Amino acid sequence: MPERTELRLTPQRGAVLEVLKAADDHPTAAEVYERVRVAAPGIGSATVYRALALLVATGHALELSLGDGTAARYDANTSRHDHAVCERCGRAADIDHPVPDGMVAEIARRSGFTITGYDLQFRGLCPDCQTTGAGQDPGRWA
Amino acid sequence: MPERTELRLTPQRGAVLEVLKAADDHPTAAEVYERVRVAAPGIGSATVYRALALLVATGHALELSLGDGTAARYDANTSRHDHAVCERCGRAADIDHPVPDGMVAEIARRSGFTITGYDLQFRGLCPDCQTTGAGQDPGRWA
DNA sequence: GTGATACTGAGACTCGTTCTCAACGAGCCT
DNA sequence: AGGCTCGTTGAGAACGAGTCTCAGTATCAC
Repeated sequence: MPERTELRLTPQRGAVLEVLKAADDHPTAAEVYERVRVAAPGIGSATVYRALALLVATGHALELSLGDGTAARYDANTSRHDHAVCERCGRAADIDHPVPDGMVAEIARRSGFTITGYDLQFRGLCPDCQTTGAGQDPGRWA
Repeated sequence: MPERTELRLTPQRGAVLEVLKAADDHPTAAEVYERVRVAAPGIGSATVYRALALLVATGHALELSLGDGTAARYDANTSRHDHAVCERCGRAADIDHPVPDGMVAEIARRSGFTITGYDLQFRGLCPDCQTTGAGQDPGRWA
């Protein structure tokens, strides 16, 4: 009873996985595409998107939506972890500090939801960006 | 950079704010646009996007990125709260259960980030979808 | 009224992503 | 070898969400 039809580990898919494993940042699909073209010139962006979707579906990668409307980012670290995202440069740092089980259970009880997972993302300034200060006032209603 | 000038509360912006206040769900910009057109026919989508961005910037609304690649959603409940998102119907329920300050401080210390906020989103099945088991309605929800 | 400027709607545009489609190729039969 | 099936590919069109541009309008201070 094959769960799905057979999948091939093609050179293109292998290259995408290699790029993701080698990345210590959290590249976007476009960045993965750029890097993969070194190892697999001629690869199409559609193939990269397909490979990334496949890696996510098979549990070999995590897809991060950093929630600021920018492109999705990918992470070869598939263990449970969260992220801190810099509001200035967009860099995402890994955070390994899970939400207490008790809190999840309490929220499930109060909301009536069956909780299957969560995404926790911190916003702020990364150490690099803290040194260069700036800010902006959105104004107020007349 | 030029100094910020005064903002006007125009009928269009008022209509957008009213729609948001009246919504008990978490409408997308497109849904807000649809509803606003009842009160303000002829309003353009660009105006709705601009008004929503302004409401978010001035603290009159919250923008939610549900992290699944779908459109951003808006919430007139501006007090600190999180969301539980149903994986089947897409509905988002409000969760009022803040992350402990100590945990935020610990993560700031470990990551080196200056944490200005966070987004916590639970995934799971809402009470309705738990009972109706085999739902596959990707469509709208009231 | 006049001038400055904030705001508007329409639509073109960008961006990230998915879809379509014809061609390719690995594996399996004869 | 030849033929077949079907997963995979690259190119580019298409899509949805959101932003930008621009000319016209509204509102304010004087």
